Order: sequence, then C-alpha cells, then structure tokens
Amino acid sequence: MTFGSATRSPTRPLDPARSRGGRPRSEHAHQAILSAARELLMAEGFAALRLEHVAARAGVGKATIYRRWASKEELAQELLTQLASPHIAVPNSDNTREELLAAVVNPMNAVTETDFGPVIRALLSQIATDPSLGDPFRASVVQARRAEIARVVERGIARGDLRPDADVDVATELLVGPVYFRLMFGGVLDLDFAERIVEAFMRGYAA
Amino acid sequence: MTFGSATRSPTRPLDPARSRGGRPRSEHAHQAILSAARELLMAEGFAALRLEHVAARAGVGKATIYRRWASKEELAQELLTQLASPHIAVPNSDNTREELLAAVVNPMNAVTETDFGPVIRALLSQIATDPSLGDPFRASVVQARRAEIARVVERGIARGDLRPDADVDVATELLVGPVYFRLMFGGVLDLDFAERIVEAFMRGYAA
Amino acid sequence: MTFGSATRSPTRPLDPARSRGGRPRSEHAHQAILSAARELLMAEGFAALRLEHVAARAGVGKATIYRRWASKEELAQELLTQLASPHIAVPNSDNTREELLAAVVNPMNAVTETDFGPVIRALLSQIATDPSLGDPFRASVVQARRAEIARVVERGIARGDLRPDADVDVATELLVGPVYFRLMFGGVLDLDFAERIVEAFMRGYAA
Amino acid sequence: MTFGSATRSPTRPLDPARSRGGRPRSEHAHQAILSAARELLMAEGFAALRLEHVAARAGVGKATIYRRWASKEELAQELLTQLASPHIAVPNSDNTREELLAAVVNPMNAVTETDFGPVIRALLSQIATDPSLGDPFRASVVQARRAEIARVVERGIARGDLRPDADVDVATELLVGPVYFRLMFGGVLDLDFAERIVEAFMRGYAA
DNA sequence: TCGTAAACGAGACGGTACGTCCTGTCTTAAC
DNA sequence: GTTAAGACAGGACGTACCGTCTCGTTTACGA
Repeated sequence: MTFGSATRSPTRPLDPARSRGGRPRSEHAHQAILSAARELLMAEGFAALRLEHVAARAGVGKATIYRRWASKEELAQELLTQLASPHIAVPNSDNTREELLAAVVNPMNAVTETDFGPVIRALLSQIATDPSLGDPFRASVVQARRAEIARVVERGIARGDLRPDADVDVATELLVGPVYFRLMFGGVLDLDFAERIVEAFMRGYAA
Repeated sequence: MTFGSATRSPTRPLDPARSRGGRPRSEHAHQAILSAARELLMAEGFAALRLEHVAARAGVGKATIYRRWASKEELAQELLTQLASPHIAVPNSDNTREELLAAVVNPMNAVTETDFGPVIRALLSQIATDPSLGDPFRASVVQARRAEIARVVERGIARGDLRPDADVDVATELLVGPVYFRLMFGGVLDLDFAERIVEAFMRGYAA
Repeated sequence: MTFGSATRSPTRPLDPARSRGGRPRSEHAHQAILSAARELLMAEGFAALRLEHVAARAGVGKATIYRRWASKEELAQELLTQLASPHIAVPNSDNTREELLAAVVNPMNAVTETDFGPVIRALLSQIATDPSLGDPFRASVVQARRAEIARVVERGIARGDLRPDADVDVATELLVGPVYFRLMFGGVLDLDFAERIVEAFMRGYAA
Repeated sequence: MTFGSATRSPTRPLDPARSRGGRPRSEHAHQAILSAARELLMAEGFAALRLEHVAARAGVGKATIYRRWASKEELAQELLTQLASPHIAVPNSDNTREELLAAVVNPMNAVTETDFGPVIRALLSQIATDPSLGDPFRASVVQARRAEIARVVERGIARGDLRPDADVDVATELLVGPVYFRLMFGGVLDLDFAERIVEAFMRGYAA
C-alpha cells in the first residue's frame, strides 16, 4: 500500500498569487527546521519544545518557521506523519502467522528502533486530546494500519488459516494495542512478546 | 486488594522539625488546588496547564502550590493517583467470564465516565516519557492492575475455566491494551467492544 | 538642651487594657530588632530593607515587629531619632568661634563617625518625601538644631562678637547646609572644611 | 558651558555586532518608559517604584525596559541626568551679585518648579549611598555646578567685586548647600531666602 | 539587466507565565 | 497575651518564550 497518498502535508501553502515573483522558499531551511524540531522534541518532549530553540538550532529566523507552520502542533504533525509512513505495510508472504507477526513487529520496531518511538511518545497526549493533531493522525496512520491488518486477516481467512468469523473489527486492537500498552506503561518490547501476542490471536481465531 | 498501600503521595513533606510551631497547612487550600488543577488539566491539557491559573481559580497564592508540589508534574501525579485508585479492583464473582469482563470494563468505564479519562489522556505523554511521573504511576496503578488480572486468570485456571498454560504475562496487555488503543487512536468504547475482547481472550485460553 | 523631651517614640502602644495580664513584651526582642534593622539599613539601604530579614537576624517572629511598629517607616523613624539625639547640643564655651565650630563639627562627626551617617543617608529620600517620617524628624532633630544654633548666634551677639543684625534665620542653613551637601554630593568632611565654613560665616557677621 | 558632553547615558548598549540585522529599538517606547517612570517616581518615590507599573503605564512589555536599563537605578539615573541638565548654566551678566543670585536661584527653581525637584527628592538616598547612581551624578551634574560657580567667583574677583582670597573651594557648598538643606529639612525656598544667602556670601567675600 | 517581490537572519515588540521573594495577616503550640 | 514558627492571599521581581513586526539583505523571475 502506498501510504503517502492519504497524507496531507500540514505545511502552509504559499499565497496562490505568489507565482509572479519573490524568492522561493528554502528547502534547506525547511529540512533544518524539521531536523531541529525532531531532536528537540525527542530530547525535551512536546510541552517543553520551544520554537525559539528550534529556530536557533536550525540557524533560522522564527518567522521562517511560522511562514510554514501555524503552530507547534502543525509542525509536530508533519514530523509524525513523516516518521510514521514507512512502518505500515505488511507484505503478502503467503504465510498467515508470519504476516500477523509482521503486523505486531512492524509497529514494535518502529517505536523501539526509530525516531518514531520518542516522537510518538511525546505526542500521545496531543493525539489523544487535540483533534487538530489527532484527527489527521487517525485518518492517515491509524486508518492505514487498520486497513493493512484487515487485509492480513482476510487473506488468512481466504487461505483457510483463520476462521471465517475471525473478528476483523478488533484485530488491530488485539495485535497492536498490547504494543502501545507497553510503550506507555512499561514492559519489554521484544520478539518473544510479539510472538505471544500472535499466539494468543491464533489460538482464538485459527481455523 | 488494597491499593493505597502501594502509593506514595508526591506531596512535599513538611520540615520534620516543624511540629513545634507554625500555622498548619490548610486542607481546604489543598483540595481547592487539586480541584482547580483537575478542571484546568481536563480543559486545557497538560502542556497548557498554568499554575498561575490554578492558583487564581483555587483562590490561593502561587506559593501555596509550590509549598506542596515542586512542579506541575508532581501535582499531576497526585491527581492521577487520586483518580486512578477506585477503578482497579475486580471482585471475585465465581464466574470467570464475568471477572474477565470486569477487567476490561473497569478501565473502560474509568476512562469514558470519570475524570480519570480526560486526565490520563492529558498525561499519557508525560507518563510515557517522564520517569518522574511515569515510574510512580507504573509502580502503583499499572502494577496493581497487572496483579489484579493475574489473580483473575489464576482463579479461572483453578476453577477449570481457563487452560493451565493461559499466558498470564500478556493477559493485561491483551485485555486492557485494546481499551487504551481506542482511547488514543479512536473507536467506540462500549460494552460490545469489551465483550469482543473478552470473547477473543476466552477463545484462546478457555479450557 | 535636653533633646529627648521633644521626641515621641513611634513605638505602638500596648492595648491600654493590657495591665490585666499576659506575658509582658520582651525588651530583649525590642533591642534585637532595632540592632538588626540598623545593620541591615546601613548595609542595604532603606529600599532594600526587608522586615523578613530583620526578623530572621533578630531571631524574632515577624509579628513581634508588627506588634511594635506599623511599618518599615515607623521602625526607621525610631532608629533615626535614637541615633540623632546625642549630637545636637552645643555647650556654652564663652568663645563664639569655638561654639560656631561645634555647630558645624557636631553634625559632621555624627555623619562621619557614627551609625547616624549611614542611617540618615539611607533615609534622606524618605525624610524629603514622606511626611510620616519627615515631619517628626523635622519637628524634633531639625528644630532642635535650629534652636541650638539660634542660641549660639544670640550668645555671640550678646558677647559683642557678632553683629546685631546677623541673620539668625539662615544661620543653620549656612553652617549645616554645606555639611549635608557634601554628605550627599561628595567632598571631604574634615576639620579644615568645617573651619572654612565658620570662617566664611564669621567674615560676614563678625562685629 | 555645554553640559551634555560630560554625561554618559546609562542606556544599555546594543550588541556592537548588531548593526547587521534586527528590528531597531523603538524611540517611541523609550520616551514612553521615561515619562511613565518620571510620573511614578514623583508620585510614589524610588522605593515604591515598580517597573511592572512603569511598563503598564508606558504600554510596553517589561522586557523592553530591561533591554535598555539593567535596573531601576539605571533608569533613575537617566531620568535624573535628563532633568538636571537644563539648570546648570549661569550666564555672564557683568554683575557679580546678579550672577551669584542666579547660582542660588537656578537650583532653587529647578527643585521647586520643575520635575527635577520631586525626582531628586526621591533619589537623594540612592545618590548618597549607591555609587552606581551617585558617582555618575556627581561626575556630571555636581561637577558642572561646581565649575560654573567657580567661574562666577573668578569673574567676580577679576571685576574687583570679590576679594582675591574668596574661598572658591567651599563657594558651592555655601551657596547651594542651604537650598538642599531646606529641600530635605523644610523651610521656604523663595527669592528672599536666596537673597539672604547671597547677602551672607557677599558680606564675607566682597572686596 | 534590471526592477519587483517574496523569503531570509536578526532581533525588538507587547504580552503571558514562570518560580522566587516579600508583604502584612493569621493560626498554631509553648510559655 | 506574647512568643517563634510558619502558612496564608497577594503581588512584584527579573527571565524566558510567545507570535508578530520591522529591519537590511539575498535570491529568483519576468519584463
């Protein structure tokens, strides 16, 4: 699945009438801001993230940030979307248990081994309480993951590996919920954990 | 299970040598601060919580807050512990399915029908990233819930309702993880959802 | 002249009905407060004088200060009066030049060699702008000095040392004004300076 | 005499390397702050002067004040210098008594008829005790006045109106000391008083 | 090749909140 | 009924950032 297609960059559009003239926006500044923001968000958390510090670290004026994002939230959303995209897809492997394991291991690796982990940890509250950040996240990342897992379950049923009445509606919760539970509330996130989750799922829904 | 025993109030201690003299701390001010903080935390989120506003709403000087809690985080921790305590226990009902349902419904009702919901939403990021808030929360609330669910599973095994090899180590994740997943990432939290979660668990581990 | 007779202690009276009973006010605490206040006033100035620090240094509760003086100004006034009293009198020496010199040297020594110097320096603005401090000071200390100098001039005229039309009304200003001018605006305050002031006065008004 | 040349503005310098960029400091804000500070200093005195109130009255953020002056003292110093400057010069009038009278009447009018009066009253203590305010004041205003009066005396001697041994070293104290004495310690400040002071001086030092 | 126009780094602007300090009052137990 | 201790509501301190606004400068495009 291509994921980016569902995403809408929160970056502020240029004035549509600007095509006439003016200096173009600097792509270098753009990336420097995102990098600085990611580092500071991971180091300090969302509440303590200071756009003034982002600007300083990026070697950029504050206005250059506000020209692109209206708020800290918008900037965070872009970071989140950028980092979440690569960890959604579960390839068709013709092996249902393997695909289910991938559905658990993908998000687990994302949060344990990439910057997505610290970043989403820092943004959990914003996602859970601020629709301006949560709604786009749910509409893109969460929805993409739900769809991917639904496809895995359907393929499993089609192969005869899963019972036809396997509960697609809560499959994402059963497989990915435990990963986020431990992300927040502690507990090891390793392959053994992932396998136990898959084992419990398979016991319930194997044909 | 008594829960409070595991909790440590984060409230700043008085100087141990103070018993001799001085005006005692006002219990009224203490409660007014906690109420004001809860309301503002629910309304604005943790990042936008202003102790100055808490003080104003509580009709209290800022120093009266700082005398009790060293930071916004400590104050939030006390709020969280206060609100989480009542929703842990699962009574022994001699019916394993009923007890498992209670293990899912308890936290679900806590987050949907009490102030614990908005408060923990606001504090998820702090719990996940700030050990000063997360560690006490994990040591008290999360640990208590794990222990309670372990007891439910063990009673189920003892009654012969659950297989002896039912996976106690991930039972909390399987039962409560889905609830928190939907709390953060959307989806209805109702009795039907809870029953589907329990159904999946029972399918996997019923004797 | 005895000076104290003109002074009214600013110390708050005890409740007139106090003769009945209760613990008597501690004279020790009273003196400790005045000493602490004098030291801190000299070290920090009036604007930075903190009653909290006075209380701490005196080993006294804040209420013990407020029971005696209604404000920082009243406490300062008592300090000032206490320190100014000893430097007013000019003894009759049967030598007009000697007495005039004493009228200059007395205040000069008071400000250069006793705590009165730093204290009045710290309180000049209060005296000049705050009637609650300035009026009692003018009514006691300044008035006493004027009267003393008037007596010196009159004795000088009586002895035939000064012209009968010597200007009594500005004599204090001519003799003491230069001392305070240098106290504020710099310049040495020594015997030579005092003698030049007296010399100028004598040149103008000697018979 | 040009007076400003001796003065050093206490205003905080901009970073010398700032000429490159940044919004320039607002002259309008600068003057609004000085006006507000003058009004409040006159109304409340130095000790009760609140920079927060100055900022509010000037319609300015507190940082805008601190960007220019490091402290209440520095701000006061600028006020003082600004207000003192116009009252120093004594024009050559070819009439020694007239010039001496001007030397007394100038400061007298300054303190009775202009804002310099309330302002210096409020700052006397600071000038007398705080070198950071007193030293610049002595170096500029006081020194200028001394020099001006020395010139008046020298012109008087040159004209043959004053004795060649007239005491220049204490002339300022004799002429201006009485004015400040009454400013602090009470007594009318009118033309008659000024004439008596000049009369006493002339009696002593006329040729 | 030259204006025009927008973006750039810098930093001042009016504000809000921080966490600390102090004010003047009040409340306790001890004497 | 005063004492030392210390909590109380209130308010100012000086600092840090907010999001906006000027500056002088740089960079591209279209006339």
